[in-house]
Amino acid sequence: MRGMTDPFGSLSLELASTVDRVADELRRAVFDGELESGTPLREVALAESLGVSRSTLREALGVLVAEGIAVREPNRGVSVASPDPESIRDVCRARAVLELAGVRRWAEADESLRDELRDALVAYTTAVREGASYHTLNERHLAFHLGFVQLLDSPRLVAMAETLYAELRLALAQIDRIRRNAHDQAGSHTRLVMMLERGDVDGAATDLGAHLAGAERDILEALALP
Amino acid sequence: MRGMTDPFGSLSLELASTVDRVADELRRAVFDGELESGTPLREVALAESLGVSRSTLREALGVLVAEGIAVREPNRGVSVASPDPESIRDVCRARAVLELAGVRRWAEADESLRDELRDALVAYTTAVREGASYHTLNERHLAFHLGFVQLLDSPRLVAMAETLYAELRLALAQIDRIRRNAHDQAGSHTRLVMMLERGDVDGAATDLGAHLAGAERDILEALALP
DNA sequence: ATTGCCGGATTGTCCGACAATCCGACAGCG
DNA sequence: CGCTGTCGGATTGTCGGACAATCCGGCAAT
Repeated sequence: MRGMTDPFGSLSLELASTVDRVADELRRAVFDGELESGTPLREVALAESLGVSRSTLREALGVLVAEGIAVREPNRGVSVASPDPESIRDVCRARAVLELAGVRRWAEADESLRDELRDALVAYTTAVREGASYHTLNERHLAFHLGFVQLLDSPRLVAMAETLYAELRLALAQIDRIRRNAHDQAGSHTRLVMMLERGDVDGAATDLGAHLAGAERDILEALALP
Repeated sequence: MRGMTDPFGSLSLELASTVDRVADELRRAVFDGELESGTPLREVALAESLGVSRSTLREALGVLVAEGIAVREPNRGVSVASPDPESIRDVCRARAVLELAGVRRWAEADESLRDELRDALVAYTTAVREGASYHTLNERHLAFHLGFVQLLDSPRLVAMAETLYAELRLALAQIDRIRRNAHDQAGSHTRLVMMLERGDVDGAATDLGAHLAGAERDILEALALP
């Protein structure tokens, strides 16, 4: 056993629990806009609609609630969370803390983590250039921002950031009609990374802070329109 | 309806769902050391021991797992999480990010939040002076540290910090025999706040960083002994 | 030493049931 | 008209039982 490299290291298999698959499907439905925010998720209806028992559906709902995608009111069931301005502000404030902390760690971070961020950037910019779908644009954009948090090299902080992004996705799913100026964002993002490569961490931090504040403002505006 | 202050604003009632009570009881048992880390939490046994159905117990276990207090292995059940050095390091790194971000915001934070931090400090120091129980010392100490995160004025970041502290409590529950130099810590903490009052944010940040690094080292050492 | 098989224990999932609670409607009553 | 009490339907919270799938340890067979 000792000293020998595992010959099957590349093998793995993900067995998807039924609960997980149900949660995945619900997430997808929410982020794809099939379920408007505020829609009540009735247990019996959803259960037989998905072909699962009420017990397992309840468990899946618990997952969604824990992720902040849905809210549960005692004795009144769970419904798709409706992002109010207050929570949007909070999510943006929280993500700013995490991402800025990541930026400030650029120099000390592991090279592979920096590379991941660079890769995420090119994935995003190419998606922008090729005029990808709004959905993939959002995903690439969030993946890029997650790259900053990954610089902190802390699985828990990354997981926290992902739950924050889940709430952002929920909010964005409501305003997907508004195609924002993605090209401009791509430009500002490459500029940001270039500042980092040059060693200007403070400049990048203030730049990112401004970008995040702008994103928060955009979301709030778009959300207040209807 | 408009302009009138709610005459019943002070009223509220917390109806404790059975699941919540079960989760609370399990948390208490874990943090009080009644359940050693690694102990498997058998569903049928625990369910009838607590006088609840297996369904509700399962749901409560899901809560514990989501909080990181327990871990679930597919088809093998959930057991009390055993804090390995890697996760300890991660938790400490994550809390450092959050607490340091809070310290850096001392000047801009709301006065009431600063006051809460001051109150938490005196609560802790008096507990130290009066030789309170190890358990309450831990609680006051963590409450003080949480005060830094509260300076960020973000409910989500506070909630994240609390789950991090839950994992810390779990680790501390394993080494409660070792009574650490709480008096010294109280001194360093008051010194830290005094630096903040004086406006020396950078000094307080480096001080807190060192303190957190020391705490991480202490926990890792104490955990490696047995 | 490895493999194959078996039996008990435990989880994952399903089903049906029931009380508690909530909601809307509707009647009663000042 | 506004407020209060009541009723029925719908939904959740919790329960108990059931069963296949999976895991684990031991033991036999190769």
